[in-house]
Amino acid sequence: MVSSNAVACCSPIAVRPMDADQAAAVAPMFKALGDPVRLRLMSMIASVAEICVCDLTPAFDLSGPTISHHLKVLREAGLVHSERRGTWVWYRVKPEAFQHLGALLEISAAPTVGGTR
Amino acid sequence: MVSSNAVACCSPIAVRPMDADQAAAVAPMFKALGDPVRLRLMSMIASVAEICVCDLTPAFDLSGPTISHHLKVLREAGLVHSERRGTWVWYRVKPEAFQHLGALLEISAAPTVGGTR
DNA sequence: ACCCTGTTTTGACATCTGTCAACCTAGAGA
DNA sequence: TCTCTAGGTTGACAGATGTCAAAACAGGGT
Repeated sequence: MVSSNAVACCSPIAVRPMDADQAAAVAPMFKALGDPVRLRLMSMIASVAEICVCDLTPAFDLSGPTISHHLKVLREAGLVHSERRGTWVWYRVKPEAFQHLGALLEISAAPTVGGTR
Repeated sequence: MVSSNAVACCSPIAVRPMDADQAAAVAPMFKALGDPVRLRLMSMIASVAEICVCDLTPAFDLSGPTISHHLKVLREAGLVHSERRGTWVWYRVKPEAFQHLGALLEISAAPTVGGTR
């Protein structure tokens, strides 16, 4: 997973079309960010070094289990890491995953649109 | 939608948590990229200046209507633009949208994660 | 040992999503 | 006008997803 950094930096989405395997590997990350609740959770987690679930839950009009479910989706997508310390559970972003996604997107703005054909 | 560029450049996901409205506006774009077929379609479109549906469809083991459906999702998410010219329909990425998403993600890798705690 | 609080898991349910077959629409050409 | 081809739309259906209530699990404190 760490070595995927190299892939991200050299074959972004816009330089060469992704094959089915690449797409299948990356899509779940985008999918995880494709829900407004999870996107907000993600940004709350990313905006600090780490954050307790007890600080995340009250920000939403949703039940605890629902928040827990969304956090699990983010976890399983490899976007965040969780760690229990005593009573509370703390969440932190996994920067590699973020970098990976960012690298896929940022380049695609560069090539000229009207140029080729 | 064009002015959202300014938002993206100055308040990325990691600097300040997104509010519910922002998240609701951006999530559909990530959601659109959250399917392997659409992600591949997107990268095929992004890898050239523009591309005909007739060149996209044969790359998948899927029916025409299904490809058409996925293209519609990408279109409605504001990620691509389509234009009919004679018999064929041509697709092109909307770079603003891509830039927007890229800006949200790329910054979050910058702040040190181990630094604060 | 017991209870209390924070978090996750399980089960259930309504809604959304991906897919196809069948049909419809838009242009090009005869 | 008629026909052919490229794409899109509609309807239907299986499977995935978001949500909650209820139960289970993990630690801390009494």
